Amino acid sequence: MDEPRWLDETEMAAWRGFVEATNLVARRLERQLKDDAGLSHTQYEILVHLSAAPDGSLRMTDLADRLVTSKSGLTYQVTQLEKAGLVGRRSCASDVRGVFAELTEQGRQALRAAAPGHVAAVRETLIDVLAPEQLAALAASLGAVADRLRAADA
Amino acid sequence: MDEPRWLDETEMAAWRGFVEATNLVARRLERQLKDDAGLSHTQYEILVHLSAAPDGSLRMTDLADRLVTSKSGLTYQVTQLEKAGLVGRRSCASDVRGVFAELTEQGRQALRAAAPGHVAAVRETLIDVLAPEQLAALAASLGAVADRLRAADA
DNA sequence: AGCGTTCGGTTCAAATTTGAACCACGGCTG
DNA sequence: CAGCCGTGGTTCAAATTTGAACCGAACGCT
Repeated sequence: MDEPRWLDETEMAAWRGFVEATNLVARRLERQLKDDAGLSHTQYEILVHLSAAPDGSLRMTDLADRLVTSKSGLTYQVTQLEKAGLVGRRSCASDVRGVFAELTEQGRQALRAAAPGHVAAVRETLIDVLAPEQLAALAASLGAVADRLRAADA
Repeated sequence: MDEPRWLDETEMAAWRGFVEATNLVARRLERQLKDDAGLSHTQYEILVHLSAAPDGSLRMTDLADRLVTSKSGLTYQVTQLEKAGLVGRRSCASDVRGVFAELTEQGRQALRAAAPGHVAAVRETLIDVLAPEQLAALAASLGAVADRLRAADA
């Protein structure tokens, strides 16, 4: 039970900044998407990931991993999107248990419609606030953080 | 309806890194705090902010702003913490409507008990992953992002 | 083939979060 | 001082999120 290594000033600033920026940005984007496109950020991300997949579909578990969300949470959101007609469920041929979530044409359109406003908001809140070098450094740092946590889970 | 300025590779890397790191770190810390101290990150943050205040108490609205959460969300969590005996409510002398949330001695102890493990987890997931210069840059960048969003709200 | 395990998803109940509605009160104007 | 508008907090219903329990199916081994 020895004294832990507390955070020095810079470390604390980095951590507080991370927490604060995280919350503020999340809140801002959540609102923007909801207002302009009627989608939650989670839902938007689901569409983005599916759209990025070669055939517009991904296995539920795979998708849940990429989104960093719980399996049950994904089940819920996919069901919501399914009701809205933006994604569909397709069962897997090689594994009866497997389920693919796939983007519908309507889902693709919804994403196309929502993207410009979302990108603009992302620029406004994060990207355009920073100088190119800062941005590159941020990408490298956060990428490393993410990779490390991904690796730790495995 | 002209073509929006999409994100180039670095910008996209920064954004994806932000989203991914954000979720992974949040998830990791949430679990750590819950497992080791029985507190949610939100609750922990409430204790931290109160502890940082000169007299260990803050007005509800003020606290909600700092935490970047909704007023109703704060009401809920303060009620939970009150049931647990970690914070108390005190009414404001100069403004009958006002309510102060204040740290109890028990709350102070809970925070002291939880802090070491939390700091260790923060180091492990974020701080110690980066070099000092990276950390300084991160603090500056995220600080700027947060400040900008704070200013935008006002 | 038989069997114990792990996997992929869904279901379920419980905890949290959010925004809108609401209730007083504080403060400013006329 | 009455009339109004903005504040500070809480309440309420609805949406989301999470982990644990569960079910059937796939695997690995004997």
